[in-house]
Amino acid sequence: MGRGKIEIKKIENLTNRQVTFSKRKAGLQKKAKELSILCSAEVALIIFSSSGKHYEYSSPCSSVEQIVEKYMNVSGSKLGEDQINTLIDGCVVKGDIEIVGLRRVIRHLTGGDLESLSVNELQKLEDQLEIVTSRVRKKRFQRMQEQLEAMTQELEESKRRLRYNEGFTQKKNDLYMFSDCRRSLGETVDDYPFCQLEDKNPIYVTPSAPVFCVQPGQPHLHETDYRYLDLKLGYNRN
Amino acid sequence: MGRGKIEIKKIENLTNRQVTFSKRKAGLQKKAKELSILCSAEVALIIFSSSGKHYEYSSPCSSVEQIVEKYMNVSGSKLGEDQINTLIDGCVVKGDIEIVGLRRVIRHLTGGDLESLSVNELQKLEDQLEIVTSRVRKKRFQRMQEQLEAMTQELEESKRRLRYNEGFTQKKNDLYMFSDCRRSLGETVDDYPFCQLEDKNPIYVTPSAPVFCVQPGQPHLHETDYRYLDLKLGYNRN
DNA sequence: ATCTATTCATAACC
DNA sequence: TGGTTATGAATAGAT
Repeated sequence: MGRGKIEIKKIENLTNRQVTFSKRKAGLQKKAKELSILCSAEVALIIFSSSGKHYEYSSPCSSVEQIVEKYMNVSGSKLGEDQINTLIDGCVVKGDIEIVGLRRVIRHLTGGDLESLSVNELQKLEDQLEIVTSRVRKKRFQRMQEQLEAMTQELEESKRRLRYNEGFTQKKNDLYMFSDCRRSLGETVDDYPFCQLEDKNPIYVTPSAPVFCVQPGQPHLHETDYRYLDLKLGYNRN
Repeated sequence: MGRGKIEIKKIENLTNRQVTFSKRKAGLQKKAKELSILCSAEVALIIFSSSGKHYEYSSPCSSVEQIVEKYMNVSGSKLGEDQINTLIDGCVVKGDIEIVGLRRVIRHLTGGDLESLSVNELQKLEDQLEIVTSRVRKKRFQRMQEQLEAMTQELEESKRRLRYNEGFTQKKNDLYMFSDCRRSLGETVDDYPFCQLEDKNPIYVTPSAPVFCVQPGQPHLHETDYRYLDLKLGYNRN
């Protein structure tokens, strides 16, 4: 139905698929609803899109869970009451956590029905919760640790810059003092020195001689590390 | 669609309803199948007819149970998707557990993706888990307490019985010794004593005199409490 | 079950 | 997304 007949096979075009999914999902839910009303049937419909989102329909007066529960009981494989038993004995471990059981257990918790559990079951549940809690706790500490490290680095970087700036200012002062000294010794010093960072444009304080080059104090730094930059004093011979 | 438009409400005529149920059920299953194929969706469909028979559909490559399980995991608990989304920010508290948060948390746990949580979220999660754990723990202790009390009662009951039995045996021995004493003092003692519990048939050791009645040592016991039963010695005057 | 007039769902297009 | 329309599908009622 539609502007042309389509073959029932996977729609490759993503956009088309999404559009068709939305429309047909709505249609399916509508049909499910109609069936349940017209025929007093209980209908549960669960849909997962290919992107993983889930949708549901259940006939009025019952939840998907209720219908599923009923279905499971009737069809033999019980998910209902025995969930816990299955869980507690089944123990599918994913990582160090018994995921499936935990999930079921929590379903019970949220339902508030601890009543149905025995002492042993309760203890197992408690143990699992402790494991989860500790996992969460670890993750939190780990996350905080990461943040702390990141902040430490930032802080150090900022300190470095600060130190360089201070050092640079100091050196510049030294240069001026040097010129002043020469002047006070009777030399004719008509120019102020300039500073030059290696591989960077010179920072002119005043043009021409004498020349002072800023060079790394240590040779093999990958990045500019202002802590190790040092000012070398010298004369511009030009 | 059909020879006339029909109103979507319960079909009262049983035959019509059954026919319509069959047809629409088939239609629904077909649509479900088409959706799953066209859009690579996972679909589970459970239908109970008004007469209680159940039918199902599940997309190829998965069973209804698998899809249900997945759905349960994702949806977490007893609320529908819409409800979850509605509640997810609203934080509705049920009892002392923050249900929504917990559900969300469980989604994270079961998905194993703690990565996406912030430090604050992790901490909240941890807190909630602690609450749940403590609730479970309390329930376990409570259950144990109950068992303990029950066992204590049983034990006491059994002790009582034991004590009575021992006491009874002792008294009986005393009676025999009493007879033996009389005999050794030259009296003619041709009969052995019998014991009688109040309101019970006498326990004959030998018929006739002397008579020793067992009476409660304390007057107002509601139930027969063997600890307080005592044997009174005396002569049967008959 | 099968048929068919009719209504409905929806594919393609905006 | 959301609306429109031509078309094929689903199905109500009859057989």
